[in-house]
Amino acid sequence: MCFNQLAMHKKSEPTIHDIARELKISASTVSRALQNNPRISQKTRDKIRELAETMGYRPNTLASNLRNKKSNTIGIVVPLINRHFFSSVISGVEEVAFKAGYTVVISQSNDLANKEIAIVQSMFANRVDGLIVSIAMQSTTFEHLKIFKKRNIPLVFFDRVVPEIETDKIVVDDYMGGFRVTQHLIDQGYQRIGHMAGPQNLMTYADRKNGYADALKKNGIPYDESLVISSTLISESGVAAVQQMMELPNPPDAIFCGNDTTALSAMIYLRNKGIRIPEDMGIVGFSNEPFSKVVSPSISTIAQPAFLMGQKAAELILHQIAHKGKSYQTVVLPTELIIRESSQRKKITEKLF
Amino acid sequence: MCFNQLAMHKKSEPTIHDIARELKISASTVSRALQNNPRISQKTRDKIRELAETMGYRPNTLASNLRNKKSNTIGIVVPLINRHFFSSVISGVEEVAFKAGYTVVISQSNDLANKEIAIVQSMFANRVDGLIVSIAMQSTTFEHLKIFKKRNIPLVFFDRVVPEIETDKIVVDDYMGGFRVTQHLIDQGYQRIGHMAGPQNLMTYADRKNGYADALKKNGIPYDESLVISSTLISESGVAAVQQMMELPNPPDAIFCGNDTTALSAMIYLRNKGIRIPEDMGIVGFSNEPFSKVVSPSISTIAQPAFLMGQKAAELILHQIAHKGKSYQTVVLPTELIIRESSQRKKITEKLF
DNA sequence: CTGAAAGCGCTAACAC
DNA sequence: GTGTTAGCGCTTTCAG
Repeated sequence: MCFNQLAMHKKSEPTIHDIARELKISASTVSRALQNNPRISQKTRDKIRELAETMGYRPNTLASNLRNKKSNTIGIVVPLINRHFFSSVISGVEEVAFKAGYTVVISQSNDLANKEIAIVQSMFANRVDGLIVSIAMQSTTFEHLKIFKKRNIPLVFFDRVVPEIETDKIVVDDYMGGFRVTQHLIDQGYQRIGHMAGPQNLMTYADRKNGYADALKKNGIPYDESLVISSTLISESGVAAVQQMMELPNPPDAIFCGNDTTALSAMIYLRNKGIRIPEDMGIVGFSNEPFSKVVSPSISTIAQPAFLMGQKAAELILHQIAHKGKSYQTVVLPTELIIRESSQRKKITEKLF
Repeated sequence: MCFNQLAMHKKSEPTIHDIARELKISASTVSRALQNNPRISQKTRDKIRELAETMGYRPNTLASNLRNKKSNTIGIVVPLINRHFFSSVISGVEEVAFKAGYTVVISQSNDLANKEIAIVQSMFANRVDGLIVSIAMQSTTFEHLKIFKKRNIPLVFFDRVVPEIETDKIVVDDYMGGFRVTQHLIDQGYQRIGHMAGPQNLMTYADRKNGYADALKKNGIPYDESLVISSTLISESGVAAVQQMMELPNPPDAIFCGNDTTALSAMIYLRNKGIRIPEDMGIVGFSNEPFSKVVSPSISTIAQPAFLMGQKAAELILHQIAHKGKSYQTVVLPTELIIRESSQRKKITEKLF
């Protein structure tokens, strides 16, 4: 029993009190010294730091956070960690946050509304100093996020935002992306352009479609309902959509796909059917997934600055934390049209090595 | 001033004391009720829950954690979040951890020793209940990790492990991976097989090379130093290595590349030189990156069960947390050889759609 | 320049 | 079944 206690005692972390006792000074002095408070003489500061070092002292952030009512933590909620776009954003957030002394906690919603709610509540209970969110495809109600606003806790949306919540948002210019893809296809001489759209409850996908529609209009091409198919944009939906389009009495000669995944699956399907790309059919994707550059034919696409987006999101949240302001901005990051083989009937420009 | 204070007060979070005061009971009763402690009568429990709800009460995990000396947080340190293998592992960890009521905090070392040290210390200060780590390429000293062992804080290594630290480890069978790749190339009739190796201070890469060497030996093929080039395995090193190999008086007719990235860059380089794959040169990668399946020719590779690895790592750390045991295991997950076009001189089997 | 004391919000012996 | 009390480890007035 006594043995055990001795052992326990030996193992438990040293605190500022332990080092205070050792030095026969008060805990507050130790606390101040460790924070390099100039009110403590250099001599005592050195003495304290040295002993802290040899005792293997580590400040207990938990206690400090409780006292300061600040967790030094920022939460990030994404649909899927394991997706290049999102992991890049996370990477960007982490970089900026770490430099500012913040810890990043992550969770994934798996695009499920219920999990998103659970996560967000857990983040709230954990007293994150700010939350960065890209909402789940499935989410239609946002009470769980509104409480952050109510409690005045910094909140930033990226990519998939909630229009009805007034806060900082950071998106890419999906509309212009869609517009430029379509214009590009028209410029390349394609006449009948289909679109695989994403879920239209999400702004990003709706904007891409609007860009597409407006580009058609601007060029005097009628918008044809039968050429626009909405789905969740997984591989299989790409195949299904292209199948459906090809069965039309008047099939398309180009398709603007809502993402690179469907662009690829459509392309493979078409290739197996003996349809040549880009000669018989132009294909453009969206997102610039790593694979789109290296497949054959390489896929034209829209690049989104994911890492930058993460950095910006982190900066915005840090700003909100620092200023608790009432004025919010929506940052629109530019997209870049990357023209590759899949939509270019003329000569290829990009060279890999 | 007074106004401000009033406002502050209004905004500050309700605590169990607020609930207690309102109900004219004690804080401990509230605490117990909220934990569904059966010692509290159902009636009071209901009353308390109800008021908590209407007051918008959220438990302050920080305070609870401090009191319980437990953060309910597990840390994960990876070289780069933004890499398919690692983000898949994280995804697996997150899934298991979340179900068990744990929060996951992540950081990336960018393969830099110094950042890794800083991160790990910060995780320690944040009192993570356990740490899951894949060490940075650059790391050569491990004192920052040993302190977790010293303080008896659960620690699990995955993929890139530290042999000298005794704890749970979870790796893929890199040796067998290397062996089977090489055997496969030999079976396909390749005679002179080169190897782009990774940094040999990392077990994973050393094992891959050993598997390669042993497969050669088993087949009576002499090991040729000039055919083995070590690098950090980024795209550029792939190009450099293949260049160097092709300048040899007796160049290889197949290359086992340390990862898919170098396999791809080598392939593109060779293709530009007019060398046909797999006819003139067989190529195999490692890791089964998403792109390796969809490039042309598709790349034969070794699949590592990343998501599973993350799940296992989380399970191991939860086990350590629960049992603080002294016996550790090294879990070796099987790898799978995926034969695709780049190494198969005969007929292709895998079909995409 | 240093110390004493109070308290962040929650929990858990220990009482009754 | 419920209340009292004493902290978890740190910060920060306020005193001196």
